[in-house]
Amino acid sequence: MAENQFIKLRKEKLAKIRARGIDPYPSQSKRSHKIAQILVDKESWIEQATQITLAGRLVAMRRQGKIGFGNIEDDSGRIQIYVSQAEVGVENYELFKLCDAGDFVQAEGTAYYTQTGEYSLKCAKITLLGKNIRPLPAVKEKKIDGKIVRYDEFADIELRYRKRYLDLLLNPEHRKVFELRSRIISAIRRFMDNKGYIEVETPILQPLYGGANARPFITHHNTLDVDLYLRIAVELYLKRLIVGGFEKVYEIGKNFRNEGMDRTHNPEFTMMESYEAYSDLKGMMDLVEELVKHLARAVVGKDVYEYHGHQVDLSGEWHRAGMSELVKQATGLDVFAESDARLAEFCQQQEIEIPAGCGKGKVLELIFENSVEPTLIQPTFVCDFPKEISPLAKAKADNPLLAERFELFIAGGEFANAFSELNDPLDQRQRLEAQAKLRELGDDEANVVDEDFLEALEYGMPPMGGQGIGIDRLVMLLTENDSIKEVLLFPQMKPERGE
RNA sequence: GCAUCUUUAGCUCAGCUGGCAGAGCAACUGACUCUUAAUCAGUGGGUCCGGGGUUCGAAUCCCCGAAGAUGUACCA
Repeated sequence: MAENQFIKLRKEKLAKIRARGIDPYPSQSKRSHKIAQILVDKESWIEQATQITLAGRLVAMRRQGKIGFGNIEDDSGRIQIYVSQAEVGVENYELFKLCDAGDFVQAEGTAYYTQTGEYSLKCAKITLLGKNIRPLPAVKEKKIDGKIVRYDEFADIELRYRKRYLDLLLNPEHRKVFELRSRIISAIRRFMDNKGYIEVETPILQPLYGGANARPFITHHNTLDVDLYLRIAVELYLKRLIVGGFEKVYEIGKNFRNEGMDRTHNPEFTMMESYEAYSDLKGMMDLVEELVKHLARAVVGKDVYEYHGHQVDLSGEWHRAGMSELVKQATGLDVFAESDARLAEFCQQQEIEIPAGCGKGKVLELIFENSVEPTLIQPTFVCDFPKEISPLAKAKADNPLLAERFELFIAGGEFANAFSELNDPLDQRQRLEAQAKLRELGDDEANVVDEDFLEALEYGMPPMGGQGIGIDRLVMLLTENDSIKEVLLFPQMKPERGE
């Protein structure tokens, strides 16, 4: 952005400060206390006349002649400072007059109550720690009946996302969302660690991508002169680790999918996947349900959430139902028994497009997405996915058309996906080759055949359960945000057009 | 991708059927020794998202483009 009048004026102030022999960007500061520390036990700080040195950002200035008030803020809290020429001396007071809201300062003094009863730091000296040359948007607050009313809030959604640092600085409730996100993720780690899982890190740059149906981002390694893909899932690498003898592994990390963006999709997003040898689909259901309930109770402290216009209650036993039954209830169609003509007619009515080469399993899924998914408001495990669309899941023993797979739906959206993992190397090969055929037919999201993964399976992989849960959507639910951008510090934005 | 809406000062916004581009806060100058959305007096500040068109005259009407939001499609 072009230099504006404000920056010009602040640079002039910088020059004045330097002319007084003061470094506006000193390398050292010394603070004795954080602000929150001295906000408790106020009387004792005052009685003992403790020498207190605070450091923080000056967020407001009220100068009046030879005295002035300001408010400084660190990440623990905010306090008023009182600066008078009589206390700090003429020279230091001149420096204070050159300070602006937005500067970082160090304030030394003692705690006291002002004439109006405001607990404050009476300064003996002000030190500049970092001069601000671009004014912050002026957000003002007033306490009315104990509630903080904010004026001229920094509220433009686009600006909040593009300049997240200002959003965090000026809108404390948004900072809280990200603090909560951090607590949720560390609680997930503790939860998994306590269950005996080990956390691992697998490659983000992969020579082949797999573990999900999605289009990848492609990049290039110069030295090897090979194209590499940014991972779309961690599944195939975590399974290799189970082959290698680990029994319980999980990874929390970014996946990248080169697809559309909307309020529940960002091109890079955070997933937690876990695999447990000798467990199965049922074990994964219990794990996911226990984890999400635990996060709600232990981190947020409540069971009922307002999400996408619905009241979602995470307590109680979650509903478990088969996909075919749900579709039958909603539409009267028994998809696997229905004639192709009848299905085609129904799909045409519902404006569901059936891609080339797909079987009834795919059709079932399409009808499910259209007719059932939006109605699944309370947490629901949808089980018995068609095998056809589950190339990495074990088939059901009593029905070869279905797979041991579930997805968790809440408020009409997908939250988790899990299988009894396919460990038959020959079956797995056939399934991936079937995917390759779909790919040839034009499905550019079908899986690719990963020979190295298949070879690993041939060495033997124990039966196991695996699951993946979308962390961003989980954080959206638990922080009651309807847009994924509200829970990503730096959501993907189109570049602003220069010139 | 499509549809609708939005875009005006650093921030939040007003600007009617086309007629001199505005307010509050912020900034600047001055006053002020206990303020707290400090107050009082004064001053400066604009690519009205960009480009084109209609018109004597466009922030306003029309067309093209950009970004954002919402919905929809796609995306386990």
